[in-house]
Amino acid sequence: MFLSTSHNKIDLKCRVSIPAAYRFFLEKSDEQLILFKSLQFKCLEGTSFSRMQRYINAIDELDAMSDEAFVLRMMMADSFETKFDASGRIVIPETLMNFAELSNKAVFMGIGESFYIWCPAEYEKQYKKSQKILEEKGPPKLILNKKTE
Amino acid sequence: MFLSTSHNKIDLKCRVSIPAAYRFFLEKSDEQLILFKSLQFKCLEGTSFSRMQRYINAIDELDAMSDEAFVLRMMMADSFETKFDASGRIVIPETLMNFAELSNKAVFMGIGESFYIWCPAEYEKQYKKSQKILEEKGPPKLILNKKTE
DNA sequence: TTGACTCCCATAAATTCCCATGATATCCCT
DNA sequence: AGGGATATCATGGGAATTTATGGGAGTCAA
Repeated sequence: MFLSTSHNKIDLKCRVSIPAAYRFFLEKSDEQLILFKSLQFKCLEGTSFSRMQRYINAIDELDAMSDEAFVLRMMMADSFETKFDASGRIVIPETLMNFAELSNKAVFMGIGESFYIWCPAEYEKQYKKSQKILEEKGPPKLILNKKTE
Repeated sequence: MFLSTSHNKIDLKCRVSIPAAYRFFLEKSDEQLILFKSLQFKCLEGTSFSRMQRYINAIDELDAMSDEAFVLRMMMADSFETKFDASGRIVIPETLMNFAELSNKAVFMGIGESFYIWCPAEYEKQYKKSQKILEEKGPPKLILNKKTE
């Protein structure tokens, strides 16, 4: 499970340390790491190989000629299988660096089954947005209806 | 179950003892402890890993673009899996220390499936508030045998 | 040979582990 | 029931490990 947020540095070789907790999760479940462009945000998304597989399977369930299937296939094509070096770093491919407007700092944001990589400015923006929604709408119903079984 | 209240000290390394009763509950059910920012109050919330997992699963069932899913993902990002050391202490990450305005004292407040960690001042404030409501409105009517549909 | 990429080693800072102690609570024996 | 012995809890501090990060040597392809 990917949880927690951390701010790591990207060096001149586009290397960045994957937070140790994320690494353990991947290693423990013996999974490869997949990186791809987020479909919703200007950030990268990282996930396990097997979860990516589930996306792929989902495409097959769609109408093969639909726009949705088309977009999803494009996303697949832009995804990279990466592995970390001895000290736990990956190299972010140039296309992805550009897409997420990354330069020398990366914010890792764990959201359960996957995680996001943001440039700090964009992260701040999204974080503030979530705070604002929380203020205006209150906590999600899910939280309030805690099943106490 | 997490019950009862206790006041513990936070040391310079941001370590704090988890009340023994809470530890037993977690150990007995062989659960990891998750800490996160409360969505309702200026305090931290602690709960079991499997309970957090339920929230994560719930995200996949929501509309991925919805505000609810967005806020929940932020909550994940602000969650940390922690484990206690040989003497039953955890380390509170810096972001969480700041969020709950904790410095050198923590109030643990068990509320069943989870527990809160307050800074003493905020705890006092909320406690007084609850007493006032109780005075004005009288005790709440509880429905104990709720149908779980 | 040059540039891009991959290993490998070095290090400072942060984190975790380990042992020590005082206080409190629990037990047990008379 | 008293009182001492024993266990448990909360806390402090230092040693050892891990993490994140920088830089260089080796490798491969054009």
